[in-house]
Amino acid sequence: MSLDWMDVERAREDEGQDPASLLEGLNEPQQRAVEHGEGPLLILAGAGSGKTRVITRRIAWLVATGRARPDEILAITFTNKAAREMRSRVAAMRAAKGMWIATFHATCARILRRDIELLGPWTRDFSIYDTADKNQLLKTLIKEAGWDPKRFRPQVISHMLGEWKASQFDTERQAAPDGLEGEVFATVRDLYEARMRAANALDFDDLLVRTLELFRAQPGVLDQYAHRFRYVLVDEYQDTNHVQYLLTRALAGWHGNLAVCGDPDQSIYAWRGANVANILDFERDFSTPERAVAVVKLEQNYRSTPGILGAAQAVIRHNAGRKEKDLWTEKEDVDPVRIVECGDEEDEANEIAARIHGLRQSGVPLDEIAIFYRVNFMQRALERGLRLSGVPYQIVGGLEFYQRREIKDLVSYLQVLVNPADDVATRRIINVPARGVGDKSVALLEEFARDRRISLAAAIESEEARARVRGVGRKGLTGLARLLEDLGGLRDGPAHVALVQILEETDYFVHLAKGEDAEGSSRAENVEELLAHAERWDAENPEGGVRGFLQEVALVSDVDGWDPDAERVSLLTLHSSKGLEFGAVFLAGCEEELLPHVLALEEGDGGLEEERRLFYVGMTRAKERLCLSWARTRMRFGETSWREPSRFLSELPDELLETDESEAEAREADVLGDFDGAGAGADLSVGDWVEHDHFGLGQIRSLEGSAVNARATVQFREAGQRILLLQYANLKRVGN
DNA sequence: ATTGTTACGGTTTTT
DNA sequence: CCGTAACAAT
Repeated sequence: MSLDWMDVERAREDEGQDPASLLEGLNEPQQRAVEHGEGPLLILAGAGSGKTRVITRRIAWLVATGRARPDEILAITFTNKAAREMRSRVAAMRAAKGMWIATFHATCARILRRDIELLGPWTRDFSIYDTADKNQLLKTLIKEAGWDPKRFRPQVISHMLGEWKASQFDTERQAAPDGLEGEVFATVRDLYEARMRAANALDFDDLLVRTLELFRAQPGVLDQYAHRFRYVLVDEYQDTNHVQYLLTRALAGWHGNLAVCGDPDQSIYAWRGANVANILDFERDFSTPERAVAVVKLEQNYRSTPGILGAAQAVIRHNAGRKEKDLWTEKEDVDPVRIVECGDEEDEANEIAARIHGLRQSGVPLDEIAIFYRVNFMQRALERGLRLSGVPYQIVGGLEFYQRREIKDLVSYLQVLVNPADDVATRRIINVPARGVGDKSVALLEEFARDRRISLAAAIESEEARARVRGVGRKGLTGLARLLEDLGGLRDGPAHVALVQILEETDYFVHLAKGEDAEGSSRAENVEELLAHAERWDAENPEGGVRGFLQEVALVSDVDGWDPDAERVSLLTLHSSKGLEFGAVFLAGCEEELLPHVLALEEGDGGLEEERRLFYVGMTRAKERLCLSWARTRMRFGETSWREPSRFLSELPDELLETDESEAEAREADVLGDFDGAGAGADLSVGDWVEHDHFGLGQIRSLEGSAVNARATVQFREAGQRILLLQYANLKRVGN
């Protein structure tokens, strides 16, 4: 992130109480967006067009002109990262007090914490289940219903559940499958719903859907919010789904001052239900007879060089049925867009590392460099390459902190304190650290709990239930019951106090030390980190307490582990690159079936176009330099396969490109030298058809090396492409 | 009940 | 290849 620019921005925004100053340095359409008064507003913001700047300035402007108090503004972002960023920018303008700036999920959680009790069995202390919790629960329910979780997979059912929930608010949507699958689904779904109610828990989908239900069942609650939020802003509107659309419409329904912001070309979440039509139809949808939607197009790009921008535009133009945008920039080219062909993933990683060294030499700071990839498994090879060449790096997103076992265990303790009905959390901690309570004991307790219709935690606290358990288990359970009782008083206090107590009373570090392997110490470090988080949370949110901390933990998966200013290269997926920018971007794995991804291709043109948008998003993150790489072979699941360059590469205009061979490749080629036709296979040439004893018939694609190193790349009809050493291959020419 | 072993299956992206 | 989950052994 460019420091110089940010500092200037901050300084200017600091004196931002004067409305006129908030328009300084903005172009004409940007000013129009900031100064828009009442009524619906659509901001079509091309990549790098200063969108975040416009939104934050607009918020400050609304406050500075007295159109709204900060607490009358609701700003919804797509990710927590974006919410954090926006909050800090708005705070820098001293306009943030009482403002709601959050994701849809966090906004809904906040609303439900207040009023969910009007909706039914839940209490304000409800737990939020993440995807893993949900799948785990579904799995046990599938088993309970007498089916095999391998045949009816939890993830599939989970996906169907989401569809089904959304369908209740969308008449056009198919509710559920039929046949045996439908039957299984219906049964498991009912069990799941009942269990979630009993456990006082909500999953991610529930947060949104139950809020809508609440609004529907209690119009008075909706009115409170709709009246309160004089101005509503939604960022990344192209990525909203139908339920989010309904929430937006409801919340902005009273004042009608809804501003949405987005770019149809950057819609990359259709696969999880996002609906681009929301933004495409916004103008028609939100215009009323009295007031038309104001539309502002931001087309000046402040980020990228013309070469990068032009290349990105050329690619996105291959998508059918989009509205052409005239993105333009005043910047000057620094370096052509580069395409690098590599031998394999290792070669690719080394190549990128080498180029990063070069960039560093020419004065590009590491925090201005990023490597993007389509799928997480590519992270490993890249990391190794960077480590070997001594390039410091940090991973953005990725392996989630709160998914780690030791963290989930401790969080579960907190969860049980706050919400004793949460059986999933209780099960997690019942024998952690080991206290002699095995599956059999748990089953006994669960049966007891089911008979009395009480929670598992309540069963643990019942002496009668514990008496049914024999042996060490009983003692362990008594200890646990006492522990929970001791901890009970901490549920209303600060989070870190409760955590410290849990750690002490369970001898948690001793427990970690027992499983001492290579992970042992890093586990302890993670726990320390959790503790530090809790302490910071308590300091920043004196009223937050354990409950607030749990909510934060449930919805913030990525922790702000990422420091945009650290002297490190950033590694991230294309999806998490959205909204960021870097001086130099490496986009690895530009290969068919990877980008575009094979699963997306199976979905047809829609899938392909979304992949193209993803590629476009990645390209447009780059300010000055962009390097697209692909490898001829890549290892996956322990198997090496041959790759083809991505079709997107061929959609780039030649005149903007520079095609490089990877250095490692070049070195290898030097060693091998040209094919000299001496020795075995002297009579072969490229294009010949040959026969191999084992692989059968194939055609020669290339020849290189000499004497014993002479080798051929052959495309076999059955066996695919192979590299063969001619000295051993015994190829027979059969024609050309 | 805990530990160690093997089999298995999965890897698009995130709240 | 990797980590997790079901399984067997003590």
